[in-house]
Amino acid sequence: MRITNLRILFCYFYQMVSLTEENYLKVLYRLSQDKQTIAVKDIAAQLDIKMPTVNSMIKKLAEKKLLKYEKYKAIELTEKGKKVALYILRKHRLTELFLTQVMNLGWEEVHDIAEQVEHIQSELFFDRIDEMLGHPAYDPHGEPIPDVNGKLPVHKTIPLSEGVLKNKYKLAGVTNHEASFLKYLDSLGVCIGSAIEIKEVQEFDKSMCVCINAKVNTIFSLTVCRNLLML
Amino acid sequence: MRITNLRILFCYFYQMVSLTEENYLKVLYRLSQDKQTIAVKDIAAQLDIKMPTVNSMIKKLAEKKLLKYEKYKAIELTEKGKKVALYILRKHRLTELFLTQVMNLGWEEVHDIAEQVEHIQSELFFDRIDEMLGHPAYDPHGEPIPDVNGKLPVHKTIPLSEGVLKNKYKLAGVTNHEASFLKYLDSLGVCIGSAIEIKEVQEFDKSMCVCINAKVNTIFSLTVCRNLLML
DNA sequence: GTAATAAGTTAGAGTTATCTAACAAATATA
DNA sequence: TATATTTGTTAGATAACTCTAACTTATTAC
Repeated sequence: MRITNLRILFCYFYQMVSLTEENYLKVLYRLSQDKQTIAVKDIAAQLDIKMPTVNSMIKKLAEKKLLKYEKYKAIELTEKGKKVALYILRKHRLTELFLTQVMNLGWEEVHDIAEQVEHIQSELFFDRIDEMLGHPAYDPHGEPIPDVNGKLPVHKTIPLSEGVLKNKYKLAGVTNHEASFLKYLDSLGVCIGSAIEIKEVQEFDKSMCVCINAKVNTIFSLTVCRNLLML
Repeated sequence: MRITNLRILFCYFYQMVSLTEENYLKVLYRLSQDKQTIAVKDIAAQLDIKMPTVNSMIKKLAEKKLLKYEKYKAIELTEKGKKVALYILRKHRLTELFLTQVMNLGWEEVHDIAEQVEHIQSELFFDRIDEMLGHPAYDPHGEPIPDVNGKLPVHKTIPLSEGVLKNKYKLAGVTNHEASFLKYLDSLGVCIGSAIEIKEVQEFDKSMCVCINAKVNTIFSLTVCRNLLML
């Protein structure tokens, strides 16, 4: 049986995936996006558990056809595994946006709450959130929100660190979600949509002098520039 | 150490209470309100698990000083156990009200979602909900919401079944939260605050002819009357 | 007041998700 | 290429929460 619609997927399979398994799938999906191959070591690091624990869970998920696994070979999510992961991602990102837009929480405060809310099992609840937000395509960090069928909007951003001198960009996302980083951006008045112009680039450390919203001039370190996704 | 403030309670003890334990405490609290003594059998029935399972959990909760337990004797929540139960109850009822008031879901739809949301650990999240709702005292079913210190507003309601002929009452709560019952009330235009006048009481089955909001006349069975709490 | 029934308890086992210790394969390094 | 290091795997143990079967105490009915 080939599953093409996420809704159908849920009716048939969802109750079989435990909260723990959901967390594995989420990490698995993220790793598959970041690197080309998924390593047991990285899963263990992300979930803060030991490798043998991961190993046994991987076998269990393979039995459930959520991923492909062969001893010592790279791990790969199946279509089914990807869909479940994308559904959780959808719930996470919708929640983050809801918390900022409707509940007026700061973008540095929403992650931990969304990590919990994403496991709530209620289509009604998330459909309503989706509706209240007008079927949004991006979360408060600029991350794309999968639609009900698990489709992701593609956006072709570059990190600011790869931006060209004198060019003007618009902030479309951040790749670091730590509260300290987000508060730093807040303090500069930087948010999704902010205009950033590259005024100068220092040769020796690649730090940049930028102009924010055509008003404030400041210096961004290379680390900061790498974490800002621009359009 | 005597705990008087719920906030303090959480800082010190909350992480020690598992989701399963939270569910036991909730049921334990509800049973202590309904009946005078808490029976293992009733806990098992409410949680849909077997009695030996309850027995071992009871021992565990007793060790954590969340309840008092002696073999074959009645179970009793401690102050600490009550406070945790009331905090969960607070989160549940705030959630239900939020779902109806802010998210526009029906009062028959919110219970299952709230059962999940009540376990979310974030003071920020529930404080914000509380604030958005204007620190409400009652949930959409008319149940009182404990305040941040676990204090419950007292309201002296009577079931409609104990109402007096020709008297007019205001609906303050319902004791049955089943979707079918709530939908039935919806279909009659009955909600919290509705005026209900007792026009006639049938001697043989105690059914009542009532007038709703000074408009609609209908017949309420004894079962319905017992589930309507009036002021 | 005793027998029958209901409620509560104990013992032992299963599942899920975790761990440590020991070992095996793959990769990096010299 | 041979060795050292890193990564992955196996085996066996543990904790939380559940179960069934068997037994004990309490309650109800005659």
